[in-house]
Order: sequence, then C-alpha cells, then structure tokens
Amino acid sequence: MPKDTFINLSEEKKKRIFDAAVKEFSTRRFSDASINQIVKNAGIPKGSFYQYFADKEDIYLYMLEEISKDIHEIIEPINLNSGFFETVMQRAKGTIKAGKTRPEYAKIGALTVIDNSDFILQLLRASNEKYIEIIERDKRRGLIKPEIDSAVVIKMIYIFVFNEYLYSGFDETLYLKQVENAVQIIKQGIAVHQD
Amino acid sequence: MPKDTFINLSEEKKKRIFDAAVKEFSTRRFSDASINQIVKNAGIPKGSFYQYFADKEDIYLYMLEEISKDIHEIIEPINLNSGFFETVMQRAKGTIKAGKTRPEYAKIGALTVIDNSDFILQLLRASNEKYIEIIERDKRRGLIKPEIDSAVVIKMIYIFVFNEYLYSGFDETLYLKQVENAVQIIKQGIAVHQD
DNA sequence: TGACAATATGACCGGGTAGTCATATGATGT
DNA sequence: ACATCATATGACTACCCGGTCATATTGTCA
Repeated sequence: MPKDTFINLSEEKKKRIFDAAVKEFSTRRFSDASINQIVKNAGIPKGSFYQYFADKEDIYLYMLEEISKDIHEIIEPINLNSGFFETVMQRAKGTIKAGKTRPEYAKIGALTVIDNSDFILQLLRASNEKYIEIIERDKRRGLIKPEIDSAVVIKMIYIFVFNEYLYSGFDETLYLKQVENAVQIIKQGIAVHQD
Repeated sequence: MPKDTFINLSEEKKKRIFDAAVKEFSTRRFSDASINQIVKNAGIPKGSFYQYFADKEDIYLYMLEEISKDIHEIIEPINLNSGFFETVMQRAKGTIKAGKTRPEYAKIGALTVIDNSDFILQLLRASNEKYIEIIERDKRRGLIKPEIDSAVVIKMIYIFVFNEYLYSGFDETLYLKQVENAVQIIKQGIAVHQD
C-alpha cells in the first residue's frame, strides 16, 4: 500500500498520479510498464515516486483498488444467485459498459492475460477462485455436468473473454458477439441437457 | 532471410547460432528476446550478427524454418482427411512428442500466445487460416453446426492449447488431460449430434 | 527566531537494449 | 608479393530501465 506521504497528498495530486498510472498500465502490460513514464505523465520527480510507493507493484495495487471503487459506481453488482453462464455474460457486459466510459480500465484487464509474471498470475488466481465456486455451485444445482473440470472451464472463459477484447480492437459489438458465441459453445459443452 | 555471409558459414557455426536463438526465443517472448543474449550464447561478436541477419525478425523466421524441418522428422504429418477435433488432438500430441525431445520448441510456440506484437500476430493469423479451412470442411461434411463462428472456435482452441502448456509448467500428462477436457467441451458445443 | 523533522528533488549508479562503424584480419587472384 | 575484396570484430552511440541518495526546501512546534 502507498506510504503516508502519498496519503497526505492533495486530492488533486493524487488524482494526477492515479491518472498517470492508468494511462501507463492501460498501454503496456504490468511487466513492461515504466515508472519513468508514470512520473513523467504525472509531472512529479522520480524521487518523489519512491517517497509515495514502495515499487511498481505497490502503485499497481493502489490503482486497482481505486478502479474497483470507481467501477462499482458504473456497473451494477453481479447477482450472486445467477448461474455461471449468466455471471460470465454479466461480467462481459460490465466490461463493455465500463469500457464505454473508462476504456482504459478494460484495457488494463485485457493486458493481464498476456502477462505471465508471478505478480500478475497470483492476482488472476485469486480472481478465478470466485468463478470456480460458482461453477461448483452450479454442479450441485444440477446445472453443470459434475465430471467437468472447473479449472479448464475458467481458463477457457477467462482467457477467451479478455484476449478477445484485446484482439477485437476494443470494438464492443464485435466483442460481445464473439463472447456470446464462445459462451454458447461452452454452455452447450458443459451444461446438463434436459431432453 | 539470412544474408549470404551467413549461408556461407560452416555448419558448425550455423548450428551454434541456431541453438543460441532457440535458447533465447524459448525463454523470452519474441518481443522481449535480446540479440545481445543470442550473440553471447552463440559466442559471436555483435557486429557479426548484423553481417548475418537484418534484424531480430530475420533470425526468428530463419529459426522457425529450421525448426519446421527438424520437427517433420520427429512427428508424423497431420492427416489431412481427419476432422477438426482429431486434427487438434493430433497437434496437441505432436506438441508433446516434440516437447519430449525438443522441449524448447514447444516453449517457443507457447510464448507466441502472450505476445501481441504486430509481427507475431501476423504469423499466427497465417497459421490459423489452415484450421479455419478444416472447420469449414467439417461443416460441409455435416460434422459441425453450420452456424458456428469458425474464428471463435479457433481462438478458443489455439489460445487454450498453448496457454495451457505454458501454465501447466510443461507437465505433459496434466497438459494432455486438460487439452482433452477442453476439446471435449468444445466438441460437445459445436458438433452435430446424432440423436 | 531557531531547531528539528518531513518532504521534495534530480543527478547519479549500474544495468539493460538495438544498431553502427572504423579498423583488423583473412582469402583470392594476378 | 601485392592489391583487392569479403568478412570479423568490439568499442561506441544513443537510448531505455529501476532504484538510491545527498542535498534543498518546506512545515511545525518551542
């Protein structure tokens, strides 16, 4: 977490630094992002950065927290009672909605898919666990075949959804259509069919 | 393509340079790979490299060609009459077989998935077209639902198959099991079912 | 006002990168 | 033996990076 010297900064300055971080982390993967660029964009000296944050991971986590606060005001919270497929589509639509007002946020997420640094992998693992739980619940509910490997499904969805956004050139219509296709295919593949 | 000065080199020296390229490109993505590292590992001066190759793309393409020659001696050629799913599994098994004797080759392929540089994207696009054709043929044969978006399927398979190899820590058994699961799910999702 | 602590600052360090170029070496033909 | 040409070489340029640190500035309290 940021140091006290950062916390005590004026809101204006904190905003400037946050914006600079968003700009950099939405352009380059965490691994490639440059602190030099961030300080340049924020208009603060290099030395000051290290008065505020321990390192690159520190400011990245801070940025994610701020984004999380911001995003909750834009998109409706995910309905915890929804099944897995609905949750994924809700998530995809949320990505688009957020992407419309804050395109950078969606890009930050998309860039995590092509970053296999230990730091990013650990972040993703935590986020995936939530979805694994939903799949397991759907299995208990008799909605998803019990023999399906949750981890495989998560990977298919996660990688596809984000990579697609990255490669579809952030074209929302195309993206949503492709995700819908992918979800349909997987749904057909793993759902219990009533015949 | 490499310059004549390279072509004229002794086989031994060419091999050394090829090996150095394989070592570097199997460790870091094309975008991150370092020519300095390659020349260090090959034991040639920096200046010589530029006598042999135009740039990083040049040696990468040369390396791919050499690998392609080498690989055809290891794995059986893909049966052109197979359906899409069999082709994918053949490909996955080929990856493993090649990975057993030449682990670096598989890693080079895996690293392309997390590289979205223009150069790599262009290479992948060409390779994907082959598979799109196979899917289209299966549609005509009545094996795959005609309404399925081939591009979506390709992306699911391609990204998953390679990413999985990257993240499964190159554990062949785990990898093959996961790919089989994924293919099963997609097969269930896109195949025409005889009921 | 003076003293002390908190904060700001950018030059600097050691490391990396791609690519160039003047010079050295070696081979070849006369 | 000499000239010519192909090739070999590594120092060098011009850039990037993360991180440090001595010094300057500002704020606070007595």
